[in-house]
Amino acid sequence: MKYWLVKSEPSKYSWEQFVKDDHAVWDGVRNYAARNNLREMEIGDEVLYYHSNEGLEIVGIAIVTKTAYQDPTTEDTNWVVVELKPYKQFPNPVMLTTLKADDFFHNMDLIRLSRLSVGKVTQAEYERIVEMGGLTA
DNA sequence: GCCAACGTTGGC
DNA sequence: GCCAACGTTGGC
Repeated sequence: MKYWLVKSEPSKYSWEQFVKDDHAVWDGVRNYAARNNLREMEIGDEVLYYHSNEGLEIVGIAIVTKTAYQDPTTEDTNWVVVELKPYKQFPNPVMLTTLKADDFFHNMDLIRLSRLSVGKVTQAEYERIVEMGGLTA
């Protein structure tokens, strides 16, 4: 089992909309590092869902339901999508400022590579964030 | 709205 | 293959 984090701007695709849809094709990734992470995802992996630009907090957890395949929104075979499904919502969303203030997270992709839209999360980071969010891992 | 960080493009 | 120019992302 691996752990990940995806970013979405709430004005484009919010967690609330994701929950309403109960499923999402994660398309539009056009960055090689992010793409490589998508390719490594396996069914059942847990994915933190982060609101960028507005909110700036991790709001919930998604589950990978389908591994990488060609992005249907482009002909370019460099790009792939995965499919995600909402899993749990955090009672207490974990704010970026909180993570930044804590040395424990200094090496996290989200902090170190602020522009990366699909990042890795270590198991230790994941468990700590889930706990901070008010859920038990 | 600004700007820093980073990725990509294209000239040489 | 280097590097300057440019575009985009995303925090502030």
